Amino acid sequence: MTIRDVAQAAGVHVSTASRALTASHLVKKETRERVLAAAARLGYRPNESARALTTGRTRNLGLIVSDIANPFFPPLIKAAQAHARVRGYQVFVADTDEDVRVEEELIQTLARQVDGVVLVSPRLADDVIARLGGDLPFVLVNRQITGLSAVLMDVAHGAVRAVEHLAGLGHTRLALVCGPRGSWTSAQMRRAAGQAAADAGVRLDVLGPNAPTEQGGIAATAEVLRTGATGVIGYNDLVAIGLIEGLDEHGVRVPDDLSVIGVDDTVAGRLNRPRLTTVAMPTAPAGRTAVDLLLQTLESGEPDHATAQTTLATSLVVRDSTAPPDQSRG
Amino acid sequence: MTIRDVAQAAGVHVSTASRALTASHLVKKETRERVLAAAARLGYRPNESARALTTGRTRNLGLIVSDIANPFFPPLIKAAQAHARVRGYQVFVADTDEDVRVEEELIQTLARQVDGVVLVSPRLADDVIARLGGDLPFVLVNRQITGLSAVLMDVAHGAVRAVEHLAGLGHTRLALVCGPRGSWTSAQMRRAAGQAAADAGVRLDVLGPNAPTEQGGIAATAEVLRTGATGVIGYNDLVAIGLIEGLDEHGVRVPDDLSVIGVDDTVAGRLNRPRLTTVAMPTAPAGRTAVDLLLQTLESGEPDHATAQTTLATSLVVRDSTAPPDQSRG
DNA sequence: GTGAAAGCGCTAACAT
DNA sequence: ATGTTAGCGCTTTCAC
Repeated sequence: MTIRDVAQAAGVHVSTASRALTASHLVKKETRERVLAAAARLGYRPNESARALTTGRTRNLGLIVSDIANPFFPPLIKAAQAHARVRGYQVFVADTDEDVRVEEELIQTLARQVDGVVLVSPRLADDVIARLGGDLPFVLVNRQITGLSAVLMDVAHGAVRAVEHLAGLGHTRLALVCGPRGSWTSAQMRRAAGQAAADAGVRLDVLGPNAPTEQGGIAATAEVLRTGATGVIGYNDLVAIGLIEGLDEHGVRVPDDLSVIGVDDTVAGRLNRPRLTTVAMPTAPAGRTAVDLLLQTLESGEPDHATAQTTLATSLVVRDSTAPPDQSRG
Repeated sequence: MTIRDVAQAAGVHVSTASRALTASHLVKKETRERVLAAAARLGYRPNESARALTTGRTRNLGLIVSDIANPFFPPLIKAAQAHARVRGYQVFVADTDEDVRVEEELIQTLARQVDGVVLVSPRLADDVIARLGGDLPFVLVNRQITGLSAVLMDVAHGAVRAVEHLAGLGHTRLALVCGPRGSWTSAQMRRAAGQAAADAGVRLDVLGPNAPTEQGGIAATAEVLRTGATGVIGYNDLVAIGLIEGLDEHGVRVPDDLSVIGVDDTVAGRLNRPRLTTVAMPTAPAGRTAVDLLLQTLESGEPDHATAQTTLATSLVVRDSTAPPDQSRG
């Protein structure tokens, strides 16, 4: 079932059929309709490989994430993939498992099969990305590299709101449990939270780096307790949940003895007991926006100099893991 | 950077370069090494579109799931994708959003760009799948259709273990909250749990169908209470968690007043409080096995008659949502 | 507005 | 064991 069959059925030449199919208005309306009808009747589907070979465009996108199983990603993947599909693109989803070597190899392989890639990976070194970005349109998520487009989430503002929330409840000694070294999100939080704490006149101890997982949170518990903080902000929901678990083992109750805030607003946080107060990250919108930016770059035809940055708002979702400090303890 | 350049650099003809690259032993060892060296030096990556056009094989796989954001899927996706990549395949991940129309259209589109698809979708009608399966190698997960390969999880055994666990604890009136109509998993559970209940001499009320979500669980709560059951098995972790939530609103405590068991063993269940007793589904192994089955079918060259079924074991993970029945209530 | 023909990069007969 | 050639299905000049 090739374009040949369609052309024959419609009584036109292949090239005419091709034109009719590729939305060219270079073909008389009546002819186009005849071709389209024939294609529909025969159930014709273009061979994307052949199309890619001539045009040099695959209509495929790559989406590279560090860990599909981290609940931060599924909504982003889901949204990106749905958005791309509506626009006629399929997406390869690849998981680097936080392994930088895998990642670089992966990008190289993918490079020939996609028109662009959305990269949500905190670990790969800037210069590697920059080099790779020379060959292929990239859109970064939650990461900034000069010359590359990016979708950013305003986690700085989220961190400020988190500090303000805790300070407003009466906490005067806070702790921030940072994420992995080199994480843009972590750096943003650190800076913004530090400033907000200074503004509010409360103390903030910055702890880390830590693994962005429940284990990371558990591991950080002892250190948090050592600071004497009564309010703590975790790098993400998983870390916050780990913290709550770790605290529980030390007999410290949340939120009665200590308040905990996460970041991301994942299912995990919603299901946790106590339900987690968290900075909601717009993961689904970020997925859509990243795809938009990428397609915009691709379709503008000027891949090299069409750098765009979009920042998406975050918001604080107050649930049950935060409360005023226990007066009896201070 | 084409195979031409590589051939030229190695001082051989294109076809020789091609042979050397495609692992043919049809080329003298020394020549092959020269070609490989040249390819490596030039950073050559084959154009997969061109390759696909000539061979008719894309080295792409499709993975169609009903909802990426359902915590059941990410581990399966992650495993499938990693496994495929090691074997030289990329995977398109597509989410049907539980929409049958989307799904069929999607498969049609994907059909031309992949060598086979792994389908994890409870909803699409058997005959549609069977028709589609005629054109393209399919591997089903948790679903059986004559003539198609499948990876099954032994949820029947899991259901038996769940019933036995509750009966062993002393419960005599159980309820099973089923999943969506037409779900293979749900049917398996229903049959096996019914048998196990009869064997154990306990009563089992079967409820449903229900949405496979937290909401579905919440919605089923009243009906569960009406049965007078003291032990209930949910279709999956999400439903079980919804049940616990719904029960909490009715002032019924888990596990003190009522025991709840889920199915899947997702993060959600692990993070829930009380931590959920659940039937662990081997999602990651299933992803790998599905890919293996698919590649096996592809590489055996006999796509039509190479039907294989693999059943993976499940196990009961006992945590905090189950306990002996409250003696004061019966 | 439509037909003719070239060619994208690669593999697979077919030669030798 | 290697070179030669045709052609996969499609788009895109180039003619007319």
